[in-house]
Amino acid sequence: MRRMSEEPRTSRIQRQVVQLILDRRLTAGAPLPTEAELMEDLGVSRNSVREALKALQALDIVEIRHGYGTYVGQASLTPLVDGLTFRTLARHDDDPGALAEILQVREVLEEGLIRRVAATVTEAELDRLEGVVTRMERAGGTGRSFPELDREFHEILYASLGNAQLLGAFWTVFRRVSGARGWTADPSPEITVRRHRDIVTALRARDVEGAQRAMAVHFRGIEARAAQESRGVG
Amino acid sequence: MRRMSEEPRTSRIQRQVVQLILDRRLTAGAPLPTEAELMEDLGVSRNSVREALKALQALDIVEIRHGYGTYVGQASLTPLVDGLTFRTLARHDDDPGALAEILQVREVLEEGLIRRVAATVTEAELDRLEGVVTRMERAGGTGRSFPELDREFHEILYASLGNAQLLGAFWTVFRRVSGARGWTADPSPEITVRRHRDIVTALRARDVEGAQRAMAVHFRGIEARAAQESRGVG
DNA sequence: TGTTATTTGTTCGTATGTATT
DNA sequence: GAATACATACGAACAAATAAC
Repeated sequence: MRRMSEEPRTSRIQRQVVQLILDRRLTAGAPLPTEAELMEDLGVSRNSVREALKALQALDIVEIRHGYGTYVGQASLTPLVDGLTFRTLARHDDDPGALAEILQVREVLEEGLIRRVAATVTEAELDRLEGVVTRMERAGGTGRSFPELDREFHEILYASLGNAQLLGAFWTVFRRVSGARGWTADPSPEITVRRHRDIVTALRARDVEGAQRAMAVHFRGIEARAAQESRGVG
Repeated sequence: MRRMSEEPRTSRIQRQVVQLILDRRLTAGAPLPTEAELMEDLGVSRNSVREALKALQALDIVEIRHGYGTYVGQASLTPLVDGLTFRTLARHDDDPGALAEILQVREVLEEGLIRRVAATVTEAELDRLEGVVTRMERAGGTGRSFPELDREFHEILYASLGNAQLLGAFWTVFRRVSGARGWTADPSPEITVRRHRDIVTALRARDVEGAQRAMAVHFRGIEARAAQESRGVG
């Protein structure tokens, strides 16, 4: 008699490789056994090993370098960004709710976290934020580097909390989806600059409520723009 | 002369399959071309097709059914859970900050979203929440189904906002990591039941501030427990 | 500089397991 | 049960990239 529905070989190999990383306490960048070694150690063919490694590479759990070797990956949030972007895009254009959900998460996260930031932000960080706003002002009409500066602002803001990467991931998803639909989130450069400056001003005054309110206002602007676009009003 | 650093074949195939799904507006569960068809259409070998499909399967963008066919995946948040769990676990046990970050995100999200829930929650939903709390009370000491009930509570709470899946993902990551380190987040069954009942009571009274405060108190308890455990105090 | 060894990338052929009809 | 269509898995070979000598 034969067992039915055994675990697929590729899945098993995936688990074994992950367990190997955890057991040996390997950190990002550490070398992994070569494909040939994994074949021998796990008693499977090269194709099975490769399929498992490809799957883990997609999750950024391993990193494969052609002609060099396989290494522990950075476990970055790239798969999260790719997955959420596809998920949002695949819900079709007639569903504006999908994009609104991403924005809602960003909004709630940033409005909540800025209260903690206000309590711990240093003068040096405030100066860096001020610098970004100034560069925004200079960039002005040339929309080229504007989104990058916006991202930089939000990254500096939450760097001290350790959650900056996660915030950045949601930022990227929102931008990619809106970009794929042919529009950008900024209402107008002048207003966007002003909103960001208001946030820095409130933070400098250690005004927790004011900072949260300024962030809320900033997001109201983005929301309005998104609602406008999703109605097909170019 | 030869072009240097062309895009790896597997990556190209991945993009092409994703584009195919988007272009044809295929939804979850729709059948994809068979491996043989993809080989022909894209002009590559079976192994390359399989490696690309395995990578997309890891992202839940496609679903492969042995002996049956390949289908568009659910684009669920499973990869997010796997990735974040590995990411948190791989930062080693001596770094309590990694787990604290996950908890911080949950806390900020739930405390922010419950304000919106309070404004829109229906009587029927409140009754369902009440029912979960009652079942918690009955489960009492038997810690068996307790975590499941907790999860169910939080899922019902945010179901109307459409972000329940994302919240559930963070819930699962937190639980898996704490589980892998041999402890559970509940301070004591009685207190946990009480905290949840307080939330329902505040919601029923349409008390936005009270609901947020009750949620905050709930998370303070979890935080305290996590801090205790990460110090090695069993 | 160029040569060589190592490692991953890609392909083919073949056999086997699985689900549907 | 049989036939068919499909995914799963193995082995061998050659191509391409990288590092080190």
